[in-house]
Amino acid sequence: MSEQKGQVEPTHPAESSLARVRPPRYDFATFEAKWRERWEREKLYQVDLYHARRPYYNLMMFPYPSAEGLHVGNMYSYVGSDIHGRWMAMQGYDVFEPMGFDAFGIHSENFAIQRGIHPRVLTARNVERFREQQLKRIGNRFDWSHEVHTTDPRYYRWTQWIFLQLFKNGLAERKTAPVNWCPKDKTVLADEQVIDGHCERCGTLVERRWLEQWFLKLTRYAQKLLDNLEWLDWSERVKMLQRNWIGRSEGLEFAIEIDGMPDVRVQVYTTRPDTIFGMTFVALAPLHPLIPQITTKTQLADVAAYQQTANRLHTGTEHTMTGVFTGAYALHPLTGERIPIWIADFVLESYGAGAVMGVPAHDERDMAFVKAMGLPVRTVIVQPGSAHPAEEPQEAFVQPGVLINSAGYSGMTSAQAAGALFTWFEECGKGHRVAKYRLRDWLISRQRYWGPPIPIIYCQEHGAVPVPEEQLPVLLPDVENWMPTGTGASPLAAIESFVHTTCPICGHAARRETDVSDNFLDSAWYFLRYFSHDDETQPWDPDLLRKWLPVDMYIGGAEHSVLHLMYARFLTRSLHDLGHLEFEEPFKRFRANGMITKDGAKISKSKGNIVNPDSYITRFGTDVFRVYLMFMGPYQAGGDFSDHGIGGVVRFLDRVWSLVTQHAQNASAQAPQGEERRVIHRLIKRVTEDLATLKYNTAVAALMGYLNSLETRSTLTREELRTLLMLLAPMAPYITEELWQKLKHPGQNHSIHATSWPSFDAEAIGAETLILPIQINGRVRGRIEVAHDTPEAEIKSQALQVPQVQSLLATQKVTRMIYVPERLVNIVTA
RNA sequence: GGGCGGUUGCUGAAAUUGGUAGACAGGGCGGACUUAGGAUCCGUUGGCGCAAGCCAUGAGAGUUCGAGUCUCUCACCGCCCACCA
Repeated sequence: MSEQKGQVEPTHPAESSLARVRPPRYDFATFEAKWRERWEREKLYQVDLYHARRPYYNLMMFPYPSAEGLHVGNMYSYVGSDIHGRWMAMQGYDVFEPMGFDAFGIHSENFAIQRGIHPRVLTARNVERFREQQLKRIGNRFDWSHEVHTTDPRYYRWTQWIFLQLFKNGLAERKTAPVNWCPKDKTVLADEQVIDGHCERCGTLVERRWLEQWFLKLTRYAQKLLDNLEWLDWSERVKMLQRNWIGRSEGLEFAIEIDGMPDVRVQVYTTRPDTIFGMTFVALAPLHPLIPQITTKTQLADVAAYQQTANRLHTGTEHTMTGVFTGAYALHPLTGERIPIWIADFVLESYGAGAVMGVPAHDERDMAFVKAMGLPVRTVIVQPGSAHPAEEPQEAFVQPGVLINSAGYSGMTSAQAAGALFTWFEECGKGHRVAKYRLRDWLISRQRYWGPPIPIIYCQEHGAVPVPEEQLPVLLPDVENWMPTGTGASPLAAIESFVHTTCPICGHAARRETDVSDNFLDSAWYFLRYFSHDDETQPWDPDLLRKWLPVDMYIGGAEHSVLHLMYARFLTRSLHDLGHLEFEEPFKRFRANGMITKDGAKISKSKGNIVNPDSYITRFGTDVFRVYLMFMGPYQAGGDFSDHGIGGVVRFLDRVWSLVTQHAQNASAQAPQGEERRVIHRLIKRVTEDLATLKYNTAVAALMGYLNSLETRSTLTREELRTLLMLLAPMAPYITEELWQKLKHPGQNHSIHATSWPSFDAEAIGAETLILPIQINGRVRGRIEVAHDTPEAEIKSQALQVPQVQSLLATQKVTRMIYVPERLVNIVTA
């Protein structure tokens, strides 16, 4: 179809560029395969873990080998991390860059159910594809000799071992608690796996059930996890997410007496003690343990009925206020006034004390509740300066202010009153200042098949008994009946030979725990295992950990900011406190790469927008795709994937190829001089700084600009060509190696990846002349070029000689002249 | 509702951290080469204007000799959390 010239093409062509852009002219397929094989054969990426002199642990998040395959988002993350690793290696570090697979869990199991194939079979298939067809082709310097599999009994034996260490030290406990239950997956979920009241995996509306489950005591570490964020070198936004997730707040917890029940106290928590005189009701969570005790006879039926209906999970969008009166009255701790005690489903049993003082005048939820229930409102805080409250306030005034109607505290500011009340409560022993955390304990029980069995035995006499360590692993039975039973119990519960065992203490018949542990437990310690992946005698080698840990650089997606990263920190810290690890924190530095979206949406199978890197790699080569991904935009920002500009990178590497091959023979052996020398050092500085800060996009841009300048010249020096290749090597490992070999001296026999990163000469850069803009009243009128060390007076007089300035000054008078050193000259006129 | 981040040409984006806004690419337009290559090369490309020039970094104000960058107000967008007392 011949188009009229001048016709505008749509700016967003719907079809992929795959078919429209030509592949590189150089024979990437041959040499990429050649180097891949040679490097594997020569074990280029294997480090001597014991004898490495400058160990550098470059970690990336091992994948969950799904059926959909590795997508561009994964590759983006891995390539950016690998560039960092390659760069550190060129700086002389012994970089360890291992890889493994995280394949237990509901996601794999659900897919297996859908296909009717055993998850073990499917997992093996997916892992094979991930490793051989995908991960080995993205150009990363992976050391495959330390591959880790969480589903391998040699691995999960130690996952179970870790659980036992926590159990023996009181950090794992079985307790009855309201839990999130997914009716479709037929298992409980951690709070973190419930999104907007729905199951993270299958989207089903989650129910609330009261069950006995295994928890790891994450809350015991809330403050420690918070404190260490102070000094960790992590992306600031990830630290912020963790802080919010831990959710520390400080407030007053106090006991309220009940009228006519001298033995009963209700604990209440508030962050606003200054509003205490505005309390007009007390509200308990629907499942609060004191409800049976305090409910009066007349209210029993209503309360029981209410507890039935309120036994649901709130879903963010529902804000209807419901509640029921218990019949009991609390006594106000300061005034002795009788205050009705209600049950309300807006109160969460899992936060604070599970009970709140209701101050409708100064809390939006309390206000909504009294409006629904017809309870009174009492204003006790007003804006400073305003004498009287509105007669019948319709909205809560939630800001701090000045107290009124508050006995001896009236007239104080909120802050003063809070301080005074803290003191009062502490002195009379009725309450105290406490910090509360939003963080909850980590629920790890899963009533599923595809995970490590929790290594516990239940004995009639001895209760929950840990499986002796020498009997680990508790093998996941390889059976045909692995599908969910539909009863809510784990499929393991139906396997008689698994369930029936004997008590390790008394030898009597006993039952095994039939739940498996959460997938996040597997991935919370994998980085400790790479060094001893096949060691059957210990989880890790302390000598190697001393040498290599904590992780020097961890790069991965920000979506793991609160789950994986929090659990890994918790596990590391608790194992440290138990004497198993020498360091408190697992990851010295963490950087979150940006998320890659497709057409504005998160890449996921359910959205059907998975972009697979394989076809791009096949068509354009690994180097082109790596450079293209990094050139798209700032690495830590991510972006929307489109293959729009990939032709630009193809042309770039093609031109690198032809430039180097053309000049390989005749390039001068002399060092570049003058401006050429300055340019090359400026480039080295620029690229070095960009790599250090993960600004890969501008590093590529700088190299493109340099190539443009080299192409305009007829003779080049070897140093210029070599520098170009070295600076490009971390991003495009294959083409730079191939060209390096064409360029090298006879007898020089090492890989470009074993050369040392070029350093820049600050003096060479500093010697440049300055181009100073000349402004008049803020507007640039011209420029002058002066030597670096020209005195200020000389610069000023030169500035006045600029023709544009002269013509303007013909009509105006100079009142002031400002020279900003090395920046500009500014002239201000009357 | 809360927290964090963002908004720059047709598109992805740069901007030495307060100093010539749009580097480097993609796309467009004009041309050359030859001819038919999924090319390549040259020129041009923020807007308005023949020009000198003027106007432009979501909108509006402020600080400053000078603001994309700092301050305030507002409007959108994204992510995370969300009845957390």
